[in-house]
Amino acid sequence: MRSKEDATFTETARRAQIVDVAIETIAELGYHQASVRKIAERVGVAMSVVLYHFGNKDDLVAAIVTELYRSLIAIMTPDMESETTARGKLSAHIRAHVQYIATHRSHQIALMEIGSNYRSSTGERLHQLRVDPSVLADMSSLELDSILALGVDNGEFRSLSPSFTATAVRGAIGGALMRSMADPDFDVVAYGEHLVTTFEIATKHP
Amino acid sequence: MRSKEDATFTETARRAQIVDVAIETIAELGYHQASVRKIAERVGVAMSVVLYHFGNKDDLVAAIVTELYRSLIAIMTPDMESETTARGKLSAHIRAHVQYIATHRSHQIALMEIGSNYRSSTGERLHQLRVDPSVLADMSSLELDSILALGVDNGEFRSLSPSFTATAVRGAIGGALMRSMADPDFDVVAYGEHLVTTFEIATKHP
Amino acid sequence: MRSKEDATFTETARRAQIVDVAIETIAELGYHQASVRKIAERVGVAMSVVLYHFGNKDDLVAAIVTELYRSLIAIMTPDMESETTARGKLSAHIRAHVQYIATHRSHQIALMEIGSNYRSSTGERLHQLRVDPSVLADMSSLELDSILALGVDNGEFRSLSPSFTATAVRGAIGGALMRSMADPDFDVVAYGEHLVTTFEIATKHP
Amino acid sequence: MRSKEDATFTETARRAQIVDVAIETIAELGYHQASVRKIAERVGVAMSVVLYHFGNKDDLVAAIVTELYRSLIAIMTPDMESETTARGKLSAHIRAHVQYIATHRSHQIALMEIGSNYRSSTGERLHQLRVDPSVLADMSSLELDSILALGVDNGEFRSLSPSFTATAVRGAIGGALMRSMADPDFDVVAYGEHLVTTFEIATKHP
DNA sequence: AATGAATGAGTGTTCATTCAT
DNA sequence: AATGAATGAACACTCATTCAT
Repeated sequence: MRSKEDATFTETARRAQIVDVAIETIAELGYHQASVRKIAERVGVAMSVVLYHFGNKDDLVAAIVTELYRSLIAIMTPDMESETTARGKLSAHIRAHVQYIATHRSHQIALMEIGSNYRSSTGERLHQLRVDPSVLADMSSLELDSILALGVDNGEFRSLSPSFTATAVRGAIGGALMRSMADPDFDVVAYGEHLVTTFEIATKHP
Repeated sequence: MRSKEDATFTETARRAQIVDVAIETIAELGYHQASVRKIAERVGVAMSVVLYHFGNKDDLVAAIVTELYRSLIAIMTPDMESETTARGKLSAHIRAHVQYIATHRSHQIALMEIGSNYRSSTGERLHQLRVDPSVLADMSSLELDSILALGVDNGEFRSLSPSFTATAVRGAIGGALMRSMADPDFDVVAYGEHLVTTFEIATKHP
Repeated sequence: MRSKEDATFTETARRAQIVDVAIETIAELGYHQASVRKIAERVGVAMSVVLYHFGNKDDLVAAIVTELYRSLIAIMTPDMESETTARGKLSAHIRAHVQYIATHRSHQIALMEIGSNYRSSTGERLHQLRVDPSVLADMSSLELDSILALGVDNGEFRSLSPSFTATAVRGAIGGALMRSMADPDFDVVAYGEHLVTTFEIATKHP
Repeated sequence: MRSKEDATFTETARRAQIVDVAIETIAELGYHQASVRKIAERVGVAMSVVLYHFGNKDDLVAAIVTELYRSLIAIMTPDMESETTARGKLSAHIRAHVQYIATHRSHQIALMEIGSNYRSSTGERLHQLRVDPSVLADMSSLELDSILALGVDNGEFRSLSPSFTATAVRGAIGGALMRSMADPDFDVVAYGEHLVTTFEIATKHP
């Protein structure tokens, strides 16, 4: 029994280690330059070890994305849940996500790299990736659409399209990453505050 | 004389054809799946023909980006120049770019793919690409930073950071592309109008 | 333990096999015709196997040159070291090298081919090749310059330029290879004896 | 008539120009790096022009070798013919060839490059190259074998193998080129005088 | 649990040659 | 006499995957 538990523990630790290194590698080199071999080299094991633990590259990527979502949820959920109003949740969302970009740069870059580059061996994209469903469920609690819809319904916000506004907010947050990649001195957190102000004004009743 | 012009014409036409097909291919398959060989196949010529006309892949990509910029400028510049106020230019910029996304989807996707994936053989990114300098100069006239700075200076806008706001606008516009890629029914133009309204409000004096 | 040694053994044996075949191939076809693919075909494996074991062609060539030097040293060093006088060492050098040409024709031809044709991917020549330094050190013990300088100093030889004479001896030895390549019936060993006589006379006091 | 002669003149001049440039290119870049395209670029014409004038690469190389031989003959023949004794001719041969190396470095290097690298499309080497037969005949007058045989016969030289000695002399001369390529400061002419002395002594009666 | 060995498909690139003009 | 366009073969190299151990 012990040996089995040990094995599982070892297995889990190895997988976690590989996933972490893979995230760093993807963030640093880009998705396509981060080959299984290079990831394995950075871990310090043979390439076949990585494939032994994950079966194939698609499943490794799925594990990476799961971890990426998990860490994003861990950062954002507490901040958002502590707010009760739609306006408060919107501001918290922006601040928390920007905070994540500031503190988890590699994670955010890796997520973007996979999001824009991943195609499975059969051509499918990130969306079709077999990510842990429970993590996926938690991700939906971060969604802006329902928060914005709520704010419109209860009169906190002016009449606006929740779907369009959510897209705008997400895009503007994404801009922080793009900008900070091109310009390392870009102050992501200050930008976040600017965004909060911008959307506070933009959602106000006229 | 005629034969020389003919030769030049043939050359120009082939290059244009290859660039067009390459843009479609990159948009459809993604930057890394769009190999020189696959592009050549779609054109209906041997791979070496593509390299005969462009020398190497880096130069092909440079030609593609030049064309991408050129088409973006052709769409956006007239609309923006017809406006005289900063506010008018900002709205025109958003509307024109969104229009471009709606009508030149492949172009916009290809530009995004290259922007996030291109690394030259020596490791450089899109920024270092040898794009036609005159095109690059025209591109700068589309820049938002100076428009926003002007609007703040002349009192059209409230006091705000031009740099941050420009990043937010660009990001929000980029959101249109992301969203429409995931959801083909997404109404890009309506989203553009929503964005115009959003930033009109957000830039108003309190 | 055994399995690990086996693995190392397999690896070592494959590398040695590939190097041997590569030497034969270069000697037969010439450096530029001896592509990685052709070498692999002669070994009976896929081209990627060769690159798996050596990383890239430059490193394969380095391994080949190391082996070439190693075999040259193995043949020449004992004969030269058993001689005590400068004159004896000079004659031994000529005889040993000519012997090497006679018995290791492919090796000598391959060495010449690489020497005159190799340019690394960054343009460097044989000299810059990363050959095992210990082998390189042993090679220097075969140098003629110091032997000739010694003979002049201790009065064994007439007054002559050691550097010029070394160049002449090396060139004359090289002639054996050239000649035997054009004329397979050329008696290399007899030529060696002729050379020994020639330089014995030429170095004598008047 | 005039136009035809003009044409022939133009043709001849073009061929000569291409051959000259090809020699420089081969000397500088090495045989395999000196592609038809690169040679044409240096001439300032299209690649197809080179092939138009020579048919294919093999015939271009034949023309180059012919020119190389021709220039070697032009330098060496007068000096050798002005000598009447075998000893005089031997010394003149060495001096003249070394002089050629000193003054026609590119030519000598190109000759060596082609000699050691050329293989026709059917695998043949320099020897099988279709060089102008009259030039080939003139080349034979530079041959050392007959000079040495004569010197032995008429008692000028000690009893020695003309064939072996010729190989040794040729090899020693070739050493000058090798050495001067590795070490640009090498004094080729002084080395030639050293060689003359060496072989004067070596061929003397005991 | 881990690994070394091997592989085939795919990448961009260079090259000599052909051909219509 | 000269050329631009096109081509197929060959090149070194990277990659994810399989498999026996």
